[in-house]
Amino acid sequence: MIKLTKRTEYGLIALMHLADSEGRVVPSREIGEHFHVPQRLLAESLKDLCHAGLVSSTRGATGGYQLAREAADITLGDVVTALEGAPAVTGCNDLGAALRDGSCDIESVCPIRSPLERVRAGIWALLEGTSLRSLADRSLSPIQLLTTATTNVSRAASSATRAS
Amino acid sequence: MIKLTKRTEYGLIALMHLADSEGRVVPSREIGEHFHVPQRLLAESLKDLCHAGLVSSTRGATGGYQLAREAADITLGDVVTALEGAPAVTGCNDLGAALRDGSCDIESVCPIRSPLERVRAGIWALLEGTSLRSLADRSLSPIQLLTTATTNVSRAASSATRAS
DNA sequence: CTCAATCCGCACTAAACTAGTGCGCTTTCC
DNA sequence: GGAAAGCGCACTAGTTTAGTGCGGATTGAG
Repeated sequence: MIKLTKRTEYGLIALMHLADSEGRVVPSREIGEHFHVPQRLLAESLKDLCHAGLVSSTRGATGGYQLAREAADITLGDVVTALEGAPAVTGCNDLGAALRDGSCDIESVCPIRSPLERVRAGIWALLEGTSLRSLADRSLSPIQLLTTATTNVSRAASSATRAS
Repeated sequence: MIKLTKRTEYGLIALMHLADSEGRVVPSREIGEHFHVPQRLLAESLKDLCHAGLVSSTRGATGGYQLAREAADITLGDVVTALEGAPAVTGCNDLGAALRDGSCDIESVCPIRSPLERVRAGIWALLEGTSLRSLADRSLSPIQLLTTATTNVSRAASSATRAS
């Protein structure tokens, strides 16, 4: 399914909010209350984002979170990777388990593995090419978003291919 | 998760095989044996593909399946829709439950709904713009695939937007 | 006309994943 | 010292997914 988990949704909501609160330390409770999102689950997401280095945390009474990088430098790909792990399109195509084989006994005859890997790379390129900033830019149409992402990625093509 | 189900994988494998067997009626068993895929599950996929009108079936002893349309006219979007139902990126964004509200109580304040809808449309455009034929074309790089899909979709932009 | 191969359709089990929560600990400001 | 915040583990319940069981309907071959 082409669907993000709640964790990721909440994480994105949080990130968008943090991006709008540049420079300020924002407690997770504020985000949860503002957007009517389950506090605890949101905290889970923020914790993971913190581990991934996308946000930094401050402990203590006046603590909270803030972006660890600029909004333009945080991509959807980063967020998804942090909250769902590196993505695959097919079960055998996560390049981890796959190439180590054993998991995919179709291997040599599989007619979709290689093609789908390209599709995966394409979707991934889209996510990698979409930053929080461009996500917030309401003026972009879906197609423009695609095009922009494509452009961004072409520029950093090797990175996108490597990412997986 | 950005991942297709086994049903979809198997369906794609079957479709690729059918595309390679143009004009011939292929029994599902042949596909299952050739690619070492669970017969019954494969049959499920083919049944769904048949319902969706992507393949046509012939019953009886020498029965089987064949493509109902040309390989160039069957897109990944068609396949995914047939086997997983119309896709969403967020839970609230499936446009069915969402706009009928009740399910998404964040609504007005939600900072990601509209942006993610655009991402969904982007991914969807990619799938809609990728046909079995172009999938089989090994010469295309991921980026070229993206670009090709973008081009295809720009041409039929309204369709892609409507699809959801 | 019988048999075997095929598609058809419903319904079921088991495993995996997801959403959400419980509970207690640590850190830091007031 | 206490309140507010983050940290971390582990658990429950619900949903989704993979895969199978079983019997029926069609149709070509012998």
